[in-house]
Parts: sequence; structure tokens; C-alpha cells
Amino acid sequence: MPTKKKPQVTATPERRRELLGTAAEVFAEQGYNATTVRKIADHAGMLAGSLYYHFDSKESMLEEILRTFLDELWDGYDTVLDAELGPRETLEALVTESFREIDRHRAAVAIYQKESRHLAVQERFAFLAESQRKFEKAWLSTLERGVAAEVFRDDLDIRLTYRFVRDTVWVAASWYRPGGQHSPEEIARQYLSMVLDGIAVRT
Amino acid sequence: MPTKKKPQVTATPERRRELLGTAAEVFAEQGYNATTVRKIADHAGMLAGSLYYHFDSKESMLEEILRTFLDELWDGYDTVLDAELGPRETLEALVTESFREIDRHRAAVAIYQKESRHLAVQERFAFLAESQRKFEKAWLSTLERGVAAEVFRDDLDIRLTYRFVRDTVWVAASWYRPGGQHSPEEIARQYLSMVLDGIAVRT
DNA sequence: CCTTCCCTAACAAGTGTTTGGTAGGTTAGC
DNA sequence: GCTAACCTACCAAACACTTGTTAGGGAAGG
Repeated sequence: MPTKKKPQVTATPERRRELLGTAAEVFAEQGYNATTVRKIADHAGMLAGSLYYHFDSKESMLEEILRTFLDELWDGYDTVLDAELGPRETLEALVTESFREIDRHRAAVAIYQKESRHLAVQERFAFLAESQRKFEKAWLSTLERGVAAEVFRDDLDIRLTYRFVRDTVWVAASWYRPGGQHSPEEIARQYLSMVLDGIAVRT
Repeated sequence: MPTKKKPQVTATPERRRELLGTAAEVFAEQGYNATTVRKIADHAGMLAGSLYYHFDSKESMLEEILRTFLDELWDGYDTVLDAELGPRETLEALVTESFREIDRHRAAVAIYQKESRHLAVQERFAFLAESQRKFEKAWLSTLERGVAAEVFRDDLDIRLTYRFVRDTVWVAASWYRPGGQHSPEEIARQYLSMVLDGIAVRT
């Protein structure tokens, strides 16, 4: 008789998502490699081996966390991009959407930020590299449209600008805590104000 | 007879710095926890155990890398701060100095960025937390002076601005490669232009 | 002969993972 | 309505392997 099939994906997704949530928080706080399966189990109130009833490896937990996050992220991004707004409005919408995602998936974003660089080379995490390319394309084309339409400055290196905007947004995940004094929309507003108009007084 | 004293700090610092350099690069690329002592030894062309002739633990390598970096960083920062420039000039000098440090210690900066958060709680790495406090104080007071002198906008949350400026600068270490097409000074110039004046066309 | 620098070989602790078992609830048979 | 079979979700204990680290030795040069 072959081994009994484990639930893995088919079972009630409820407990699964719960466990992925605690795993994501531990990963985000301690780093993926520094996080042992036993620590995750501790936080979940169970023993290490029991996790393997729900998932078939530590790595697959990481993959599912990142996949879920990126899927939802691109749902939001594609909605914005398909709306075909002006360049400035697109940038504003993308930034705002990003902060909403940070609000919803702060742990996943933190993990993504810390680990994506050395994960992306692995075949299993190729979707990270692909996402990064889509990301770059979306932002760069928006910036280029803006320069062409003369709403963004043309005296800046556009790739430097891209990295600047991209980083300013996502690094926020490292200090942002949901339920703080600023809502995601408020943070987005202030960030956009700084990125677009600068912090210097206009003379 | 007690164990023979190992060189550790007293020996010729030449080979030591060489090894710390390669260790830093591996740490930066793979992450500290994901980096095994054997990998470092590989990159250095020796065996794992041999590293312990020069250092007494993997952690002490990390500590020395970060300490060396922060010491040099604060050398530069203190020079700037002691010059008692105006707020805008101070900010410009600090940013420029930061990019020079990224140029010189890119690996250490990358490590610092990834690991400092969960390292700082350890007693051994208390100097990280202390440095972060000094850091915050220096930047915040500069920004406050600027607001008071009406060279920086007063309609922004100053702590948000602080994190914004701080992050945009240091994240650059994750993509910066020395010997690229932009010098540290040129990158600093463009970053400052964006941070101070924004990327939108002035109307 | 001593020092410097590295190698060989091993150690103990911790790692992700597997296997077999089991308490407790749900369903099916009569 | 009772019992037997079953499923879900976990535990207990172990596995093979990797980890950081140590002890002893040896080659090369002064």
C-alpha cells in the first residue's frame, strides 16, 4: 500500500494560512536561514514534525508566502496599469498601492526584501526574478512617459530615478507597523510629496 | 601547559584584512546565517579549520567587519558635523560621505543593512544600536535646523523624512557596484537633487 | 629550534525531515 | 442508537546530515 496522501494543498486552507502567517512573521523577524523549523512550530504551539503534515518542506512555506504576496501585489498593480492614467497619476497610484500591500503583507515584504536577491538565482524561485523584471518595466515606462510628457525632470538618470523610487517605497516595510499613527494612504501621500517635490523649500 | 596563544589581533593585520574582505563579500552575497565557515574558507583558498588560526569565531569576523566599517563611517560623519555647516550643506555633505562609504565598504554596508536589526539586540553587537541612535540624532537635528531656518519644508512629518532620507541613501548599497558608470560623488549629486527638489518638473 | 600558517580529522550540537503512532471527532452500516 | 471504520491534526522519537569549532600535526622559512 502506498503512503497515504497528505493534504498539502487540498485540505482546509484555514489552518494553512494561519500557519503561514506565523511562519512569515518569524521569517521576517529572524531571517529565513536563521529561523529553524522548531521555532516556527513553537510560535504555532506545536512540534516541528507536525508542520510536515501541512507543508512538505521549510522552503515550500517560504515559496508559498512569497507567491501569495506577489500574486496579490500584481493584482493591484495590473489594475493600476490597465487604467492607463497619466504618468504622474500612475506613479501616485503605484506608490499608494505599494503601501497598501506593505500594510497587508508586511512580513512577506520584509522577507522579500531581505532574501529575494539570493533566492532569485534558484530555479524554484525564478518567479521572483520574473516579477522583478515586470516591476522594472512598469516603473521605467511610467517614468519615461513622464519625462516625455514633461511632468518629470529630464536631467536625471532615469535608471537611478527608478531605483530611487522603488527603494524609497519598499524599504518602508522594514520600519512600518500596521496600526501605527499613519495610515498607508497618509504615508503614501507624504512619500509622494517628497519624491515629487523634494524636501527643500521652493524659492 | 596552557594552550598556545593565537595571533588573533596581534599578528600581521595584512592577511587578516584580506580574509575579512572575502568573508564580508560572502556574507553580503549570501547572508550571514546562510554563509558557512567552509564557504568562506573556499573563497579564501583554504580549509574551514584554518580560519580559526586568524579568528576565534565566525561571529567575531562579523563583529570586526561591522566595527571597522562603523568606525570609519563615524570618522567621516564627525568631520562633517564638526564643521558646523548650514543645514542644507550638512545634509549634502552627509549624503556624499555616505556614498563614499558605500563605495569603500559596500559589502559591510550590505551586511549592516540586512543583519543589523536582529543583531542589535545581542549584547555583543550593542554598538550597532548605539550607532543607530547617534545616526538618528545627527540626521534629525540637521533636518530640524533646516526646518527652523526655512530651508526645508515644514509640512512634512520630520521622522518620516528622516527615515526617507536615511533609507534612500543606504539601500543604494544593494545595487551599487564600484567601478560602475557613476562615481559615488555623481550618485550623491543626483540623489541629493531628487531628495531636495523632487523628480517632478517645477511649474 | 621556533614561529607562522595551514591541513587532517574529528567532535558535539543543531538542522530539516521521516516514520509510526494516537486522541478525538465524523461518517457509515446495521 | 450503537459500533466500527475512517479522517484530521497532532505527538514522540529518531534519522542523516550540516554546522561551528577544536586538537594535533607538519611544511617552510628564518
